[in-house]
Amino acid sequence: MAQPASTLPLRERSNGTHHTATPADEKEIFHRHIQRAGLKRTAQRDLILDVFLASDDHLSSEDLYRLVQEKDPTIGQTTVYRTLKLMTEAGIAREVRFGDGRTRYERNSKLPHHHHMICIECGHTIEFLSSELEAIQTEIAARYRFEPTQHSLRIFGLCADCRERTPAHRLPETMEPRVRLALARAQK
Amino acid sequence: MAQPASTLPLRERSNGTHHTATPADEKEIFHRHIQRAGLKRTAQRDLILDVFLASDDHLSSEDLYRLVQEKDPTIGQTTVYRTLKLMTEAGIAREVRFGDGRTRYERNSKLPHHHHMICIECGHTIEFLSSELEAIQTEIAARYRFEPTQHSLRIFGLCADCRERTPAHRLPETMEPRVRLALARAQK
DNA sequence: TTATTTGCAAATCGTTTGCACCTTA
DNA sequence: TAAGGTGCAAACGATTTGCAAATAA
Repeated sequence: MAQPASTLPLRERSNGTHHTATPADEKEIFHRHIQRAGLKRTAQRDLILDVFLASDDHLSSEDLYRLVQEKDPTIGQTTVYRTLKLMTEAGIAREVRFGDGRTRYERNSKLPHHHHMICIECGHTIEFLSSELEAIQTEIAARYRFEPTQHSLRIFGLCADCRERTPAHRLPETMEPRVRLALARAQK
Repeated sequence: MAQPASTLPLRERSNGTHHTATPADEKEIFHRHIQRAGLKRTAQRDLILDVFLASDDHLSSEDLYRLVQEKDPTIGQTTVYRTLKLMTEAGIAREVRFGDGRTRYERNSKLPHHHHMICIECGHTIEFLSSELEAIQTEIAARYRFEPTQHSLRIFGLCADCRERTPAHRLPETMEPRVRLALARAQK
């Protein structure tokens, strides 16, 4: 439905603050990581890294692959997958899942720790910060002697635009099986 | 910073029953849904439903399939998948994803709206409620004129038991690619 | 009767792996 | 040169779908 594979989700900022690290910083981190791990720097990795850092989206492996191919059509999907893993491992990328089946990646240095609102109609995502949320997490974890390593809050729903434009009966297929399937049946 | 005062009723899963609806209620909801949608009640669906309601876990389709097979080995995987969808659609089941690749289902009536802490070592999950969290969600959504339909907070980390028992260098493979991969490399 | 359901096998989809060949350190 | 990296194709694992036979309404 409203989920063209090649349409990259838009990104909105809730906060003036963006990247705390520049692409140059991140490149250095990546290369340091590669070296420390006894791996090798290659033209492919450099290119994939550059393209990744140049984007501000939540890129799926395929999104990135497409972008990379524009610059070098000989690079394979597999290498993109592997490099994405490597970047995650180096700490400059972070995996996010919006429930559309594919894993997406975003720059890890972007915001201290943000969360997402995901429009189930158009796929638009809004990022936001909440210090209260962080506090709640800390408190709850402490109560259970749980040692949190990461957390993720996702709010699904309709963005402002889709709210106006989408009649209540034309609901998405991405996120709300309950409503969606019931409606599909009802209409049939 | 100020301690969040009212992170109210926290409960750990497997601590007794806190279902607001009884299995009987849920069965009725399911059958009503089936009827309303012009579908048919079958022995398979009844059995799958029973087994699902009898469990208090986060069951994957395969988990449920296994349990169902004990009672009737002729039932196929596909039917379980389809029935799980149906139960979600009817509103008595809810999908949850803990990042292990498979979709899990839990009874929807269980708690008003709870969240999960997921141990990345042993997979143990702790459920909790937070009225503050609900408030934060409402407030943030309003700020963006976003209409939330559902939200999910997941806190990944080590549970109390695994914290004691797990040396820092034996990290899980489920959830923390960054740490895990780096370590795997370091050890090699 | 007749639409729906079932179970099987085959098909998908995103992602990973085996392998022979190429590259970096 | 040796340890790694690359791209392709095949393999994967969870989930879905096509289909002919079975069944509820």
